[in-house]
Amino acid sequence: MDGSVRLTELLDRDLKSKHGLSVSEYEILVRLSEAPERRLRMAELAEHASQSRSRLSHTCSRLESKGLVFRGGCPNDKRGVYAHLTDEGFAALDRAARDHVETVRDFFVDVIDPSDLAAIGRAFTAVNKRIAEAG
Amino acid sequence: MDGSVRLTELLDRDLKSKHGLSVSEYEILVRLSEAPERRLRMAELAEHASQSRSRLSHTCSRLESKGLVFRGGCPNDKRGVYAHLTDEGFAALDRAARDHVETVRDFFVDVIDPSDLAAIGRAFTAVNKRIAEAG
DNA sequence: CACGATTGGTTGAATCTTCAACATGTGCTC
DNA sequence: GAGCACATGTTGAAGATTCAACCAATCGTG
Repeated sequence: MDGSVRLTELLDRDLKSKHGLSVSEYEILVRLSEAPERRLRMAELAEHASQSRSRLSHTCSRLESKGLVFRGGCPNDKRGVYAHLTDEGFAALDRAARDHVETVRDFFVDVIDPSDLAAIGRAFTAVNKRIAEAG
Repeated sequence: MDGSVRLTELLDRDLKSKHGLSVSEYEILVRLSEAPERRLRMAELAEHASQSRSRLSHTCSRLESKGLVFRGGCPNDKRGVYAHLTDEGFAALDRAARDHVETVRDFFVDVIDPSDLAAIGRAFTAVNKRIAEAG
């Protein structure tokens, strides 16, 4: 637990100092970039990025004011809102990701035995399943 | 990563709803309870709980106003401050810990194969070492 | 179709964290 | 022992997160 806390703090500082993005902002950009047409409904995005809707709403406002994301309505469901990744957002993500994956490799992947990495994957998949079961 | 984020959020909510303690507050109480005479210098406590000094200072103020902790000076080093666990703090920790370990067991330990648990231990020990090396 | 229940999303206030500046004390060196 | 670098802690303001309240649109049922 301690190791995982320190790791995420390190990744967060790294991303923030080099690219001015927090991990949760980065996460949002990643999910949007992977989505078809680079857009997602707010609720889906919240789910994928495991953030509360309120938090996502605030964070998107910040990203929007940085010009990395913009929000537009949804034709089908008039309540709905799509978050779109802008070209500038995609470029920013691209730059950040290069550094980020390298840091992850450096402090996580490369120091762990491959079979232990696989074990971590199995373990947290099980944890996720258990949490989903419980609601 | 996603699993670990969800797990810590679940543990946090659990602790907060049942005992009004955040994980970082809980962590502080645990470290103090384990220390000789149930007291630690602020800097050591910050180290053990992997929090910034500033954050620890604020959090301790909150804990102090709840009566779970109190701060007293240090005879040797007049700059120093000891954080002490009060009896009330110990009692609160005791109550919280019973629930907490059960939740950890329920959502973490019990859903993971023991050899995978061992792998997680090895892996994050290595991560910690790597982070310590880098400073 | 009308009503209540639910879902999608935003907002503002309270809380917590981070960041930079500060005050104080120690230790080292000359 | 004066001056300077460094360590310990605290503070206040700025930034982020949570929480509860809210509005608007959809759904389901009678």
